[in-house]
Amino acid sequence: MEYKFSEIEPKWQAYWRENKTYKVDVDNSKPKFYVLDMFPYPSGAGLHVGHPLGYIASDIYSRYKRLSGFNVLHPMGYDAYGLPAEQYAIQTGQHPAITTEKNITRYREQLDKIGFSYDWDREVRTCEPNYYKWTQWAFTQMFKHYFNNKTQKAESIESLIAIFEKSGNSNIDAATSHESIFTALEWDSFSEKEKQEILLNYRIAFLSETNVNWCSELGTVLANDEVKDGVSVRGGYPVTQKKMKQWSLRVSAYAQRLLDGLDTIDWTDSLKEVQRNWIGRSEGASVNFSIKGHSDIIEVFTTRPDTLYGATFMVIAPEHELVEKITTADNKIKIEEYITWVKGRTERERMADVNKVTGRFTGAYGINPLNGNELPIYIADYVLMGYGTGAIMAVPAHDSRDFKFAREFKLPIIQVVTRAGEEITDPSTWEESFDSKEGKMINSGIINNLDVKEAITTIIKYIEEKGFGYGKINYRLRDAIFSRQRYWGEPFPVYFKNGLPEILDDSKLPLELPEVDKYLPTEDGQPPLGRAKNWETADGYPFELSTMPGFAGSSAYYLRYMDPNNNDALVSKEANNYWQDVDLYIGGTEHATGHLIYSRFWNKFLFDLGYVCKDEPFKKLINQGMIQGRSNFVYRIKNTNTFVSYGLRNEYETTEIHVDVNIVHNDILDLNAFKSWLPEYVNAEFILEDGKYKCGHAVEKMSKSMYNVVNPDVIIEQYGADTLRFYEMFLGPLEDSKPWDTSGIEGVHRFLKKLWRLYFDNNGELMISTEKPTDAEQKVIHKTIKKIKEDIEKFSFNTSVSAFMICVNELTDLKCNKKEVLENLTIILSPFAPHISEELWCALGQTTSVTDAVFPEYNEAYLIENTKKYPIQFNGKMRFTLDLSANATKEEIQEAVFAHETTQKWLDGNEPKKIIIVPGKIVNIVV
RNA sequence: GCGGGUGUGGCGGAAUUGGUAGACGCGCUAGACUUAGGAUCUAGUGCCGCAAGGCGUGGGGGUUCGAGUCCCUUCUCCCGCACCA
Repeated sequence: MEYKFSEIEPKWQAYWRENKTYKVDVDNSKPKFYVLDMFPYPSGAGLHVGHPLGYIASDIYSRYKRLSGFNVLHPMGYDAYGLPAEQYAIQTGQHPAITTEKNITRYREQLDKIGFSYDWDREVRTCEPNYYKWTQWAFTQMFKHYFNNKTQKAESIESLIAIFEKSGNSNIDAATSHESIFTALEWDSFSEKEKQEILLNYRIAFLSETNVNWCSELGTVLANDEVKDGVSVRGGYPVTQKKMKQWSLRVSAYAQRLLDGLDTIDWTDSLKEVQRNWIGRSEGASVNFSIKGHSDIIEVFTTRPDTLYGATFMVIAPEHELVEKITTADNKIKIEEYITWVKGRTERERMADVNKVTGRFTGAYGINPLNGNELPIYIADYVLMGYGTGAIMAVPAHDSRDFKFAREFKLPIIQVVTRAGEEITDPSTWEESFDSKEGKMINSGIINNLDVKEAITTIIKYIEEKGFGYGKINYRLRDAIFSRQRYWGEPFPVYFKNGLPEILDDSKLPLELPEVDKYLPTEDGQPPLGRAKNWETADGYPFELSTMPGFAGSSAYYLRYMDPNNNDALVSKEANNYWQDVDLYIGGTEHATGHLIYSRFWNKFLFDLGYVCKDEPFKKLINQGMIQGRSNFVYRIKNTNTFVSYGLRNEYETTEIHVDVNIVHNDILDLNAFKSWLPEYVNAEFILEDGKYKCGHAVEKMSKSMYNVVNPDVIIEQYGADTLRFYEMFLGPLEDSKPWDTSGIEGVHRFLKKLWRLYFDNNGELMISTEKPTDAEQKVIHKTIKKIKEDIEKFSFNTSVSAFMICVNELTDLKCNKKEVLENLTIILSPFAPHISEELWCALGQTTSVTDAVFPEYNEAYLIENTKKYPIQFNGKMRFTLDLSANATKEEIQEAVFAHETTQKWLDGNEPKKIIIVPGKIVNIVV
């Protein structure tokens, strides 16, 4: 029998399916291990070879852990809500549920062919009512809780009401958008509606009027992580700022815990750094500036309160609430013009113009609380409403943006920090401001001569004493806007009564997504759900028309996998206590600021409520690298249908054209396939070199338009899934980006065939010997067992593959067919190539699945080397090697080296200056 | 601008604590078998050189008996964040 992967693979896949080989349950007799892949959004294009890279890696690890005695939870599901299906629905009228279902079926077929060890009984789909019931449930819980800053955790709204009733809100330190202070008596006097409006500002899921990223092309608002470079991540459409009433999640309340949690988890430093930047903690002070002739004050956040004396003007964001109030009559028109201009610009335009200085004077003056100086107040769009308080004190001497602004508007510049040894010059002669993180204060009243660090603490203490400010920590992390004006998402379990939102009772969940006649907004601009009939409660109260965003369904899916069919809870206590958290999470780096922040937040919230036992959901996380495409090109001579081979292209004027990589082998074009590829090439002619058409190549993103997409199905058909799995791992380190080049796959395929021939002779007859293995054979296999174990544990799968190749090459050279050796080899190979391993395991006479075997221990005794091939260097250059006993002493080594004729040649009659002998390592002779 | 990463043959990539640079594979060259080869097997393959030998891990400098690995400096490309006060 030869290696017939096309028969072996479906056979074992059927076996696994029928025997539920990968089904797992809570089993307290075994330690648990949870390996999770970021579940895919099932797109219409299907999987390409880049997608399974992480899945294969996690599958190898899962199988390895299982062989090592763990009860491994390794589930898969689908992130099934999303814009592409809905956009397609708008174009075709086809219900997104239908296209989604179709795409899922296709994904499943492709995944099944690769031979993953998923427990498919645990599959989840975010768009299914029995799943999104728990997404809605979590939302209702967030509605029912507020965040207590003192205890740093979520607590019930009831407990908050109790405090309000007892002592008002002056003693409460909660994450809230409510500002005014009220007493218990006042609280009591508020109407029910007033009370509810106040409470809404405390809830973790809350409704509020905020500036949002509005994408008119998609007809919806977007969260910050869904906008990149001023355009929508999905589709690349322009985004503008707009004030809208929206549901938000108070993620910012968890900023500090999200930051602190990073120190407790095993993620890469770069990913942690991305999250730290996104959370954006900065320490500084909040300082109140009064406004000349007004009772209002402007609150400013600054990280450099030490430079207060250097403030020469103030800038507030054009959207700042005080703009209208403080603008003087003679400046009104100019200010309004400016605000209109700012509003009309897209985010992208604004970002492209960051170097242009624009702004307008309001006519008002702020008062520097330290020295009473009057500071003209400007509005400018370099100050963002979304950060801090939307107002700054400008210190042009030490901030480049303030400096530019000061120059543009001819405002004074006062230096307040000097660097060591610096000569003081007139700031009006400066070319630019300078950063002043270190230095001594000047022109700074009470903090003169202090170091910057000391000045900061001194001034904070001072302003706190004087009562015009306090030390403050600010975060860049914003609350997550949670409404989408779209159809294909989870409905909110919310209805409106007298204009106030009320939450559906748990017993009414899930609130199922209704049917609509079209997937477009209504004529009067309501979201698509505005088209649904009877979209109201039994009592006739209207339901919320927005749906939840993409990240809603993915925020707790890892918990649902633990107990996917539970109708009474997201996850049972028992299941959660057993599976606890994800031990290994593998997925793409693109989720660094979205999913991985939101799900951590979501998990911490559920942790506060006692529904889950772990504060952090993902213990270890690995980002697999991107598989890039390797494109091929042909060169058409201009205005002809003649194509010239790569090496000759410079002799003609040519156009470089992408050609389908699937009709190119080792950069040689299949001419007939090319002619039938596209109608326009039927009559193509070629200028060849060496009788062949050579193509050019380049590494690019894998995409349809570059014709470099490789489908795993095609690879599996030609080489089998085991070859695909091996080759994906062989390409390079898991975390690196690397190009896919199908050419190299022959190597690993040959390896599998060579492996097969260790078990079967040329006539396909099994030729296993039960004789005792020789020491040499044992050495080969035990060396490999050790290497594979070490490699898997450090996720170095590419080097495992070469170790297997070396092992098979060596066993082939030894003509080894000993059962004991081959059994061990089969087991350690099975995480990588499960199908062939099952087949060989069976051929070895085993009657159970290789997945139930035990990963072998290596025996040190076989690994001991008796001799060492010593490299002999002269002046640090290796000249020859010498086989010596591994336990030879320094003296013995030296004697042997100097007895060697080559040594005499390199000494060339000279006395060695120095002889370095490192036993077991190397000999170096300095001449 | 800030932060992170990367750089090794024609290509993907290997190299414990500093200790034989280029493992393994692709490709390429030659040969064997074959009606045939995008099959299989054998040998070779970093660069220059007939050879002896020399040169080689982005560039320059340093530490060391010895540097891909450590230190300084510089460049390239990639990624993330970005008027964040």
